[in-house]
Amino acid sequence: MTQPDMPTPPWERPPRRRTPARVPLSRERIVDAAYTILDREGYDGLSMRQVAAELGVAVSALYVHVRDKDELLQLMYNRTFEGYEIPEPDPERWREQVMDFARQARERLLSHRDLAKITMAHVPFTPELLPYVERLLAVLGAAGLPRRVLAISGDLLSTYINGFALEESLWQERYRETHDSWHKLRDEVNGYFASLPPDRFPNLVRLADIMMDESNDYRFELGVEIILRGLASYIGEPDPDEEHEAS
Amino acid sequence: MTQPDMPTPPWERPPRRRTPARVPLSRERIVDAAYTILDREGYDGLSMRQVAAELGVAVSALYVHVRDKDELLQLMYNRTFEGYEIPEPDPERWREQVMDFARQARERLLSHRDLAKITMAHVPFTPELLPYVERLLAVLGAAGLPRRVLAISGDLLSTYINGFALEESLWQERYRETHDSWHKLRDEVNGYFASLPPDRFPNLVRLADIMMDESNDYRFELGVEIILRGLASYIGEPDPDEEHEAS
DNA sequence: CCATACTATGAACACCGTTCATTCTCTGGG
DNA sequence: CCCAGAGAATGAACGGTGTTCATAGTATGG
Repeated sequence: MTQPDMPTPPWERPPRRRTPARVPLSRERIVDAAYTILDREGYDGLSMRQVAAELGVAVSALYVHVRDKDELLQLMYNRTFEGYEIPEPDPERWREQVMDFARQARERLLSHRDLAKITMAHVPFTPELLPYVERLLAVLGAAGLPRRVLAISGDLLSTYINGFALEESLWQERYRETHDSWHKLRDEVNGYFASLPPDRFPNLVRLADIMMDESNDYRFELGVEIILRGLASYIGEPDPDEEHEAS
Repeated sequence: MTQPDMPTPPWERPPRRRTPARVPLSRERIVDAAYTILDREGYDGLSMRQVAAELGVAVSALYVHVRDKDELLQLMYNRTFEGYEIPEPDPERWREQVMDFARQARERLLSHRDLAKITMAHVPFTPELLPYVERLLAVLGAAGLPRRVLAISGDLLSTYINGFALEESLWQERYRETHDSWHKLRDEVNGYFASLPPDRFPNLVRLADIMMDESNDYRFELGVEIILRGLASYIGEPDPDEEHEAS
């Protein structure tokens, strides 16, 4: 396309190379490849060698751009919430806003195989993640939660969301190995609960039909709802920390 | 002591060996050794070779008693709650009973380094664990929770407890590597929050002093309390599943 | 055009989980 | 008492892992 001996006009940056040749390695491309491997091979199959192979590159080349495998996982983690916008806090609608956040978070955690395993292994206090924590706290703060409740609510919610998604991915892993459908596994598990001796496990038998849902959506949202009700019960109360401050 | 050529009296079982010699390998001893390694080296240092070395035994000997490393981890997981007695359900005191359960569970999860990493990676539906799930459901059921709330409350609680303990162990890992005391790390982290630009992170700055507690006990229990309040709000309500059943 | 800085290479190291043919040890039966 | 056989333990091996490092290649600024 571009004739080689034409002078480059000053208003457009010169092409990096005459021929595009090889795209240079970069953190971005490494993380991309890592996600490809993660989706194809799962967490246990995610190795530096596989990532390098995916890029058609020597393993050691990765270490020019990335200190560690740990740093690579960190970068993958940071990308999890990239581009997600938590809305402006609206005290009237804080419950829906939080529920919406929870839904989107779960959706993202399930958007890549075993991603929940990665996020679970990292503390969410990296600079890239802090804005989301801040926004979530803003929504909750607008609801009028006391300081100490607010300070732990982020942890509480993210712990639940992560844990739920992780458990889901554990089940997915299990039926990836042995079964062919979520349906079948679900029925087997519920059937197992139903078959327990009713004298020793009355409650599990009684709940056997709803321990695992058709999809997990309802169970997930009910869990969030329970947390929301608990949080809401603190609105207007003073900080529950008097004897704690006093000590 | 025992004279070699004396006939063994029929009422006592013959000694296994003339000399005690080597204690034979067993699942129990392997799990013991695994816990020793876990405490000393952490999760990443827990390898079959290390466990074998701890027992003074060849690696391959382990595979006579244990199918997999995965099975070994499963056995370690099963031992987590061994011997813990959840009390008889008392509808008057269900909150205290659940709080007590949560406290004990966290205590056990923190009793071995990185143990939370192991429990997080397993679905809690092994035969050894089911009795504890059943007992917890019994306590919650006695409180009068609707069926669907009950069915998810176990998950909700255990997810929170596990997640909290895991996060604690991540921090412990971090200050094991770089710092010498929890005190110092805590101050640094809180100081970091306080130093954020207040216009972009008003909430984090505002909460900087209480984001991490002196010990985590108070934060943990407040989290459980929030969940308890949420659960309690459903007592007496009908099952929140009408439109769900209808669909 | 060359020197320099940066990138990529491949070989190597020290681990890891797992398997397998072999050896050892112990026990029960003749 | 001895011997056969079953079970347990061995050591070597295989293919994989994360990471390092001296070397080779390449692109860019002086």
